[in-house]
Amino acid sequence: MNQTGIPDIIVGRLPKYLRALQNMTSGGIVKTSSQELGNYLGISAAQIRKDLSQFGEFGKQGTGYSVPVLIQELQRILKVDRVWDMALVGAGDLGHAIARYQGFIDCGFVIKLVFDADPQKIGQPLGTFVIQDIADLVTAVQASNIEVAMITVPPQAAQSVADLLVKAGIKAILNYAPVTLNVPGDVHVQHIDPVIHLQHMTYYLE
Amino acid sequence: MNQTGIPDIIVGRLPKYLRALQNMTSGGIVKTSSQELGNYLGISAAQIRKDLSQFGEFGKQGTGYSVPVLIQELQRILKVDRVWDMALVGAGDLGHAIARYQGFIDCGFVIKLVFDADPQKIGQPLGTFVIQDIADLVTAVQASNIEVAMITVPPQAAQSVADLLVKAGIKAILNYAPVTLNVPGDVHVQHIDPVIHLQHMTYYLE
DNA sequence: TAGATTGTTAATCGATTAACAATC
DNA sequence: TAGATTGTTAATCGATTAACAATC
Repeated sequence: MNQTGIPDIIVGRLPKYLRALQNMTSGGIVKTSSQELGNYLGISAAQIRKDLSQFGEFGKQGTGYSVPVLIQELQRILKVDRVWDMALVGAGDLGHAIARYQGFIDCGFVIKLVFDADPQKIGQPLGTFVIQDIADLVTAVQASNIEVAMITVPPQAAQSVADLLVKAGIKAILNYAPVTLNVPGDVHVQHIDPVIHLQHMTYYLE
Repeated sequence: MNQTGIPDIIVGRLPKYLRALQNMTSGGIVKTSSQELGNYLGISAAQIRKDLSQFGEFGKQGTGYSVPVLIQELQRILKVDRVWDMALVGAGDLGHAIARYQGFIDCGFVIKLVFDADPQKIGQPLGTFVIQDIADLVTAVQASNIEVAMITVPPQAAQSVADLLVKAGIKAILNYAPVTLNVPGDVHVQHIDPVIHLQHMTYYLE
């Protein structure tokens, strides 16, 4: 799963560095330091330097890092110096919101296919897409060479959708359904569940 | 921030245990073991036992854990044996999807107020809510004694919304905007950003 | 130059795992 | 009882931090 030997916990921080640097760019900042970046992210400067040093030497003693250079390097490392096509499965409220979200493209992602099982929805437009029958998922995804998918179906349907996606050759799944997915070892899964985050915080309240 | 001395990384796993147990209940399972639960979540049995042992002795040697008992204990520990009122700020596509989401209430949360800054949206219905003017946020949130909020506004507006929420006495923020929020130390922030998860996975692809 | 900041090493800190006595 | 599984301890493993020589 981890071909390069870089700890996954470090890989997981790189997208956060990238986002912070892109936010800095929007603010017109072109130079930064591990100190400044760490301050912004609530992470120690030493950790940022150590993380980056796993991949190369991107800074200069005395002056720090060039923001555009570091952005470029991180995009290359994370393989988002290209655009990844994605399939979206589940055209409910959340699926609609995600299909219309404008924030993917500048980060290396674009939705290409949208599926649902509901006959009422199949054939309907969703933004610039036409909702396709989930029965055609395997064929359509295979034909498009898509490797990344998002699941926004009800929890009971999520595992069977995951099975279809795996069959279609998908290698990365972002799962919005509140269930643990069972997939082969070569398929990556990440999970988004607002309730998990809310319950994490309520522990500390009162 | 961590009053009880329990490591935050352990607290963060408890909601996952709770969700897994609730999924088991839906499947009619009433007994489980650290082995089975760990298997389901991809976590070691030893870690689950160690985590739980921080809070008490909830199992029985030889037989494992009662699912409903463990659910109850976790709900108590996470303080979701009650219902937390929430404010939602941002009535765009994502805000709409979240406002309509049915998965909060059984997990200890209910949206009570929805705000937006757009005059076109203020006064409009959103599900069972009426979208309120963000100018009234501080007064309305204070009057309702709400401590938990979700931010689903565009990135440029997120920090100023966070400032308003802090002013209104909010102590926990779930932030969907792709920016780092600056808040006082007694305010908890959790962040949801699909791009971060996608970029984490693309590192391993190809 | 003097000041600042990197990349890296060694030391510290904390989290995970293995193992097992206790006991249901 | 015999088998299974807990709660917990000690050992291992890995991640973070502190410190500093190198150098821009």
